[in-house]
Order: sequence, then C-alpha cells, then structure tokens
Amino acid sequence: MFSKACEYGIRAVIYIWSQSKKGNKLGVKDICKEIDAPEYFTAKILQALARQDIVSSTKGPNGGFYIDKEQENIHLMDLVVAIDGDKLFYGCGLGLKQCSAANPCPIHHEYKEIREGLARLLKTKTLRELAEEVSSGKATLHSII
Amino acid sequence: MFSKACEYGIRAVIYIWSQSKKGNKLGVKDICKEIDAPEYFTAKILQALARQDIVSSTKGPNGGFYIDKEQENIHLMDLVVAIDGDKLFYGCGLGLKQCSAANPCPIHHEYKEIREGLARLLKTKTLRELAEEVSSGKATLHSII
DNA sequence: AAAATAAAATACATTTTTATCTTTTATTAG
DNA sequence: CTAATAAAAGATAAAAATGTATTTTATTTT
Repeated sequence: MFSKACEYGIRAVIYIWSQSKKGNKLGVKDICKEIDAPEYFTAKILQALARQDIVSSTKGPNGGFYIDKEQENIHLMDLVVAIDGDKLFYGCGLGLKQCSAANPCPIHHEYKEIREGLARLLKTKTLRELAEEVSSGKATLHSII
Repeated sequence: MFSKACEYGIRAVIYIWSQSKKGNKLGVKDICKEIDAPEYFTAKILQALARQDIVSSTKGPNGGFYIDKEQENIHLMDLVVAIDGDKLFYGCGLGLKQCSAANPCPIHHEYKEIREGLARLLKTKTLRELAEEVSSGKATLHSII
C-alpha cells in the first residue's frame, strides 16, 4: 500500500512527535534505532520532509529533528502525500487513465469506497494523536525483538 | 495499491472472460490492443497465470488464452494473489514485522478495516461478474482515446 | 510432412525504489 | 576562534519492477 519510504517516514515522524513534546531534538541515528529503519535512507526521507515543512531540523551539537508550533496540526494524510504523492487517492484501481462514474472500470464504485475510506482515516488522524498512542504505550513503532 | 503487473493482469483476464463465453481463444496481441497494455510484459503475466491455472492457453493456429470449466468460479482475489501475493492482506500498514491487536502499530485497528474491506471486495467479485459488466457495456477496460 | 501460427521460454534493457557512503555546511560548546 | 557535532547534499550501488526482443516449442492447417 505505502512505499517503504513512506512506512519509515511515518514511523520516524510519529516517534519525533512522541519525543518532541519534551522539547528535545532527535538525531537520525537515535530515531532509526528506535523504529528499526535503515539510517541513511531514513535520513533522506526526513530531510525531504523538513524541506516540505512537515518536520523541523537544526544542524550542529544538540541539533536534530523536532516539531515546531506551525507543524502542530498536521494530519497523517499530509505526511503520506509528502512522501508518496496523492496518486493512491484519486487513481483508478486498475490503472485506467480515465475512470469515473461516467466511464467506470469494472471495480470503480467499490474501489472508490476503499480509497475514500483510507483517505478518511488518514485525514482524521493527527500526528499528535498517533504520537500519544505511542507515548502512552498503547501502540508501538517497532516489532518486539 | 496494485502493481502495474497486477493492473494489466486483471484487465487482461477480465477481457478474456468477457470474450471466452463465445468459445473463442484470444491472442496476446488482441488482448493488449483492447486493454491498452504493453504486449510482451502482459504476455509474461498471462503465462504465469496459465501456470497457476487461473487461465488456460493453447499454442498454435487458433490458439490463445481462454477460460476453462475448472476456472469458472475464480474470484478477483485469487487473481490478485496470484500476481501480487497476499502481503497486502495481512501486512502491517507501517511495515512492522509483528503487528497485532496485542502489539499494535498506531494505525493497526483502522488500517485493518481498510485492508479487510479490500479483501472483502476482491473475494466477493467473481471474474464472471466483472466480465459481464464489460460485456454489457456498463464498464470499460481502457480509457476512451 | 511442411508451413504457419501462437504461446513459452530466455535473454536483455531501462527505470524506479531502496540502500549506503562520503563530502559539505551550519551550529554550538568550550 | 576552534573543535565537535549533526543535518544537508551529492555520489554511488544494489535490487526490484517494468518493458522489449529473440529463440524455442507445441499445435494445427494445408
């Protein structure tokens, strides 16, 4: 469903969120250790997210990634679109260039429901909520090894 | 959501179904022209599907792909799994190796709903039904060019 | 039996995704 | 001001997905 880049990105950002409340910044190495993701690859993703203003970052000692006031009301949807784009949310399930109610593919209507359900989920969930799930121990970002 | 291979595969098989009732076999070239898919690539996919007994084929003059009695009750799910595997239907949305109600990722419950909704759709739809949509003109397998 | 046909198999090429390593730049602590 | 730190940027590489072309095999028609 989501690309690997997106999976790592979501996990990384949720982790940053879950720690950012305490005001501290997080290094890529720490993040990747916690979420069990490849370091250099995840670094690239976070840098791209910083450029798109989904997360913030500073260089130098005590630097790292963190969440800024302006990023407080970001939804999971914004994050997913920033990494994977929005093709998943408007594209045809069977890959037709044009597919609509007027000219539908054989699964158009049912697939549309699924797609919209997913969009609804991602638009409903704020990063804040997801981070809270993790902070409170109700959810996890890595497999128990 | 689905791979390109899967998109082409679904469209190709639905088209074969929609024509197979008339008893005729279809060549790859004809299929690809109709569904607007790359010929050689789609041929590979259909060959793999023939090996997995999702469709039938014969070589030689008047040969081609067709649907056999034993393939009559195949669901869209069987086809998708034959091409893309079943990872989409059991895997974690955030890519965790272990993710369950007991040890959930932050979107486990909601994502599970989406995933199961998709599985339900694919398990409900038979190829026969989908082909009928196309035959009757209610649905299409290619963009109007 | 020979020629024609079409899938099957094989080989190859390109693009995208995933992943790693190195160098540069900005920032801060001492 | 200098050294240390950590992100940013750039280069490279491996793997997977996508796409194309050629050769082989099975079948049928003549």
